[in-house]
Amino acid sequence: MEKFQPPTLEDVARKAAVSTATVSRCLSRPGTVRQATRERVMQVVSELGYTPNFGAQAMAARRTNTIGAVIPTMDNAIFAKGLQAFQEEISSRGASLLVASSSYKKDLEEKQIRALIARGVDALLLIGDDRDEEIYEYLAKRHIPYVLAWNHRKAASHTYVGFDNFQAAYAMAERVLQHGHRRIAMIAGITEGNDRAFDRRAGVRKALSDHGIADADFSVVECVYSIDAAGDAFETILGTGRRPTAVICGNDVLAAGAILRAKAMGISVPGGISVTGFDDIELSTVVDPGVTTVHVPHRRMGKTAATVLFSALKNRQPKSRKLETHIIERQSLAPPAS
Amino acid sequence: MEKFQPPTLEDVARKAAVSTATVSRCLSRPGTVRQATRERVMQVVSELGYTPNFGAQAMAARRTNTIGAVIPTMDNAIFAKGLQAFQEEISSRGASLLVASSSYKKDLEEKQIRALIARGVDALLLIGDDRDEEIYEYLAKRHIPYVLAWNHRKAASHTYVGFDNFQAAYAMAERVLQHGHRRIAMIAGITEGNDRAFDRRAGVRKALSDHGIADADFSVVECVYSIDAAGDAFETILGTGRRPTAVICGNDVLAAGAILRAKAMGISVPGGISVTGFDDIELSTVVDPGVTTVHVPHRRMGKTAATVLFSALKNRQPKSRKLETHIIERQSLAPPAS
DNA sequence: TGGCTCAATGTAAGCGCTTACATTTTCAAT
DNA sequence: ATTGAAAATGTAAGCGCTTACATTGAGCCA
Repeated sequence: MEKFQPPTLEDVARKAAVSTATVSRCLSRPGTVRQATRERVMQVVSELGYTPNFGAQAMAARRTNTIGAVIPTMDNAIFAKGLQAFQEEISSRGASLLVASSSYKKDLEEKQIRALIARGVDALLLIGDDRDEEIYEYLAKRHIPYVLAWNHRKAASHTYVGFDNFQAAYAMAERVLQHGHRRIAMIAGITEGNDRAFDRRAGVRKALSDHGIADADFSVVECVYSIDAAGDAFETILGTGRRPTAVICGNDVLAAGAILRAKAMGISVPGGISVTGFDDIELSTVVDPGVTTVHVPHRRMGKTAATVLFSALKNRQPKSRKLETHIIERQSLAPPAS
Repeated sequence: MEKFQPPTLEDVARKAAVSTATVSRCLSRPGTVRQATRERVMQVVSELGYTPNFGAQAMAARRTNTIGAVIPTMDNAIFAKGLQAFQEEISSRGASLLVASSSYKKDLEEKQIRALIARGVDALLLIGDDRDEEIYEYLAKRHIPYVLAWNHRKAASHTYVGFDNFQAAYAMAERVLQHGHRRIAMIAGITEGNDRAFDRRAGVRKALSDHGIADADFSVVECVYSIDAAGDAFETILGTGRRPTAVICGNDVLAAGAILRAKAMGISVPGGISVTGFDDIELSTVVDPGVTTVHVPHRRMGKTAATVLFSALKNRQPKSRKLETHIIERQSLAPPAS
């Protein structure tokens, strides 16, 4: 059998006895075609199961009406949620979304960015700002508008739509101190290549030193965002020097891992040790005890990012938006046993 | 300022003083170009920040080397996991993945399928088989290979890569009966348009009737996959007629919701009531008590789906693959208080 | 040196669409 | 009927790439 060829505009035109221009118009601006003609054409379109070729369309029209996003992973609820809102906003404006994930790898991220641009996306959503300068230059050279989400730094050179991870982590550390803790550990995410994790760790560190906690009374372990890894990190911490009375975690997944392991080791939370999280995902309400954490407006962030991107597309100079976070107290943080 | 134009193959060719064919070859089969030429070309490519236009490429080469997937939502760990494995397998074979989500809406799913095909995907991954016949006809007409994942039914007309939801649910219900329960309720997912949810409910129903449980001793409530909704469903169940001693849930999220609400209502699990889940996602190990659930090999399913799709692309007749599941006992299921 | 082969490069024909512009049709007003 | 403007449709030039085929160049042998 001969290789199958999908029907083309021309096939439709021929069968409907009109020109390709008319068929094209039927599909994109039906109002400009007489009803009788239009009905005949649409009939043929559905008979043939015709679907326009996106590549050809994009090339001829010189725009795609699609926006790209590169996120570290689908496997973290925070991105899933924010992206969902982002996508809803995009769709409501008649555009579509192309998503790629980088697995937290810089080189993969760069590849994905290029791939999305090759596919013709009109604008980009990226997470955080920790990437090679070269990439920003490339984006500038191609005149692709972009926004950086999930973080907010003062740098005037980028458009951020996010929250201040440093400040939020600082606040959480102060809260822990207020509860009376003086020996504190942190399970942080991998900070290399991740400005959010980096800023969270920096915020905690700064808060503790501002409040006179000695270096010896603060230790940090980095680990990947998984329950098991966090459990192992928790054990590592307990096995080193004097036991801290509180463990500040870089996100809720890490906090859940710490709590689970603590319980498995027979240490009660918060009785034996306090634990805090970050992000306020559903998980933090599911573990027992509930995790005291930082609430982040993920959905609002996604929606706002879309708004900003669209205004950038309309040539308005995009400007950063800083969103506020706040601490949600649940049961995992309490004063240390005296 | 004049509208910016991305550099084209021709721009590169001109600047490097070669023909477009040579540039194209440099990029796709570097081996066929003399080293000196190649280096000069690559130099220009990076100077100009050139990235090939995907649409043009696809059109000229008449293939895209990309595979599409339409999943109900990113917001459920089971799809995130399976898709991750799917994507890894795809990448390792040098192709790429385009994902779209349908929010469990039939019409949206159809739209997404068409959009992916318009974008030129060579093959498709779809979830389950409950969709209009018309869509399958369209796929056939366009000669697009596809596999249906996350379920496995005997129908010879489709290629499935999944597990038997009916059978697994049947087994779980039997397990509940073995523990001595005789008054049972089910919190099921929305079965309309969702064959997995439908089969799970059917499996449970069949098992109970096979074992002589009266209709009056079995009730079902459907609800969306969210912790809160499941909690509400749980309350509804408790408020109706005689309290069941066990609640079989359509998935782990529902089970977590039920357990949380039970505890909030002062009912202990499994002391006061037993709860079971389905899927074996991380969540089921995080709640307290851990959820007795059906383990599903999500990653293997994703990987297998990719394998089957590739073999279909090579003209081999694809054949269904049935994966096995098994029950994981944790603490949420125990004999009823006598 | 002539002739031959093979490697390297160039030429140019599309791929399936959109759209500016040209042409034809329609229809109201005379 | 005739006329003219507006509406409907057609014509055809690209959009940026790949690739079959043609051309050129280089190296080798007799």
